[in-house]
Amino acid sequence: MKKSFSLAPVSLLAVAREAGVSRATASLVLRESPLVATETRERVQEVMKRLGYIYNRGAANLRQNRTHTIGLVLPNIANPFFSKLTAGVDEINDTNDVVCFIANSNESVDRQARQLQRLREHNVDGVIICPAVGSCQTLLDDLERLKLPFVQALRQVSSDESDYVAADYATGIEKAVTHLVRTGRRRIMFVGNTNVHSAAQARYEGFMRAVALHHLPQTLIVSGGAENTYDEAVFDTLLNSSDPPDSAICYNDIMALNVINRLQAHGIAVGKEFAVIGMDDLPQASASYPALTTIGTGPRDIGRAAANLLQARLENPERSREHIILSPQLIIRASCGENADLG
Amino acid sequence: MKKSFSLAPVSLLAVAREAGVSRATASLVLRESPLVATETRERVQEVMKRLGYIYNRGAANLRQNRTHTIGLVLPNIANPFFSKLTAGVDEINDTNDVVCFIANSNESVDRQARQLQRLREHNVDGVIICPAVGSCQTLLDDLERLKLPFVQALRQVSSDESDYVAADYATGIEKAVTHLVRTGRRRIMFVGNTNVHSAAQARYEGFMRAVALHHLPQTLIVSGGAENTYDEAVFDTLLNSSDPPDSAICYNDIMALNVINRLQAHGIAVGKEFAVIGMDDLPQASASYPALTTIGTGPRDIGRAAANLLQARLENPERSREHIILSPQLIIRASCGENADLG
DNA sequence: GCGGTCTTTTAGATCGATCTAATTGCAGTT
DNA sequence: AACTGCAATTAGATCGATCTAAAAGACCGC
Repeated sequence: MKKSFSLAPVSLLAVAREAGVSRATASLVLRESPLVATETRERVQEVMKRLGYIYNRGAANLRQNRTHTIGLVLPNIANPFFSKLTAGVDEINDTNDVVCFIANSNESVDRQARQLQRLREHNVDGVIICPAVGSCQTLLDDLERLKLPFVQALRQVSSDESDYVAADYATGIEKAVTHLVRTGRRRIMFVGNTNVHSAAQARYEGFMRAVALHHLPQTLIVSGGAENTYDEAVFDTLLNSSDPPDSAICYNDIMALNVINRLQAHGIAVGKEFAVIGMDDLPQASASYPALTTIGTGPRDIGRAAANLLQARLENPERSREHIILSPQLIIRASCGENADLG
Repeated sequence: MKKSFSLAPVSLLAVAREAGVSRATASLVLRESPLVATETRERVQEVMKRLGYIYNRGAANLRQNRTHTIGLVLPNIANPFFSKLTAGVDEINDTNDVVCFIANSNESVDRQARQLQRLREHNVDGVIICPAVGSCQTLLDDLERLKLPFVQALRQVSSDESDYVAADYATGIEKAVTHLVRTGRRRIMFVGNTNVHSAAQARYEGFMRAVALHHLPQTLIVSGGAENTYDEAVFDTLLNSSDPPDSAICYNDIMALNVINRLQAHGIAVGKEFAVIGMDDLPQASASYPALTTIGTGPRDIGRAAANLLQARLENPERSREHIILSPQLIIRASCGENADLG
């Protein structure tokens, strides 16, 4: 006993016919044009509701040149840091009536290129991208060729003239070193990557800046590898030397937690004999023991800023390029001896 | 004397003209139809490459009824658990040449409804949804009205006949209780939500099943609230009673870490006097001190399974509904006295 | 009744692909 | 020369909206 449901979805034409107006008028009603007489508008709206009309953006997109769609290309969407960024982007999108394609480059430039191509085919208005490790000028060329407006987030390929949002890693690291110095540390290590991408470079630069500022030893560097590993042989050698380090600044929280484990295996009391500071303020930083001092880089805010910046760019393609650099925040917890502050 | 650069992006028509064939033939080349002569195909492909042709799926979608697009609606995309699920979905999508809109319902049914409407307007082929707390039959009605094929993940609205992928929470909890009993625990608490949604219910049911199986006390329940809180007054009362609990199974890892903090504040040695088990195996579970025993629910696998199931449904709308229930895994760490196994 | 102004409505082209139903060309038969 | 069969190609309609340019209708003053 089925009711006479039309199998085909209701189009604007169907609405127009039912309401006794033309497609054009119905379209004007959709877009709330003041041209339409009140009486007509209400009649059409009533019909839309009654027939269960659903706006087909795909059709509209064909005619216009905006799809209200953006792409978000990240190196690792399973990483909580990036998912906070995603949440920030989504927040802004929701208020702008924009939806977001998510794509995982998995730190592979090939996959990244494929994802961009795919997004382009789906006619996204623009993309927010955190370039995969190994991205180079080719990425920018691709974006240019695809005529894709974009904002880089967190990392950037070359220091060229493009929109860019990130935390001020260098200053964050510098603040952290200064905090350690104030609490009496002098032999401070840097553990982690120094040049895989712009964000790594910035951290290293911040460290070296602080080293110069406070006249600290310059050789306490333990280089990092893929997947948050570091050179454990060098690490151990430094620890066993006659004048061992008394603290470490790590590339990120994951690495810092690994470092803490290794220190504990060496029988070193973290937070007293030895101070450790991470970066990112992941949830596991506060859950660890001892709780990890870290440099919070505000991924959610970065996401929000990137989404806003992309919208601004889309609204005015001629506006001048903008770099938004957010200040990170030092979050002091037990791993650097929170009570040892010497003023 | 302008060169014939078209500012407008290259369309299939432009390609066809340049190659001296019709739109139809060019279209056949695109879709690698065997109807086209080899010589023609190669010529057209060469022109596509030369002009930098980009396929416009939007236009194709208008004619066909698949967009190669799905929606993923989650209650909290910033949560690492859900972002692992997202990564699993993305993995499958990448191999299927499908892209994914991500939407955050933020545990709000209204926002969830708005997101679904928006996804529908963008003509997604289907959605994977983890219903927001408070979702009811209305959600299913909406999906029906929008004619959106869907797969529910992790939680389900009513135990109706729809595609569904989740972990077997009940069995997971039961396994955990059994492990505690084997290591000599008898007074086991359950801390957390018992009925906000199907996943909470399943956990509670698993607990009660184990309680019955091992003839354990039935009254050691501490109910949970929003945002991973729990009834601390009841918790303290139980701890201070004459016959206090000796272990706790918690709704999830976050709650378990909160519980551990509170136990430590009570001066209780977690992992010795008192065992704690969480659920989800978040990164912070292994980073905590003591490291948290937990029930791993494999979010990435759930994401993969959901994406595969949705594709199967789209390929054959008539196939019978399927429930995929994955087995969780007990990951034993220090918080439940890993060395105390009595066999 | 006629031109002018203003409001409201609409016909028809358009976006860029796909799909159907031919049509063309060519080889082989009769 | 006419016919059949097959491979390759194509004209034109179509999806569902938007946009332009023009038309229709109402109202006014003279």
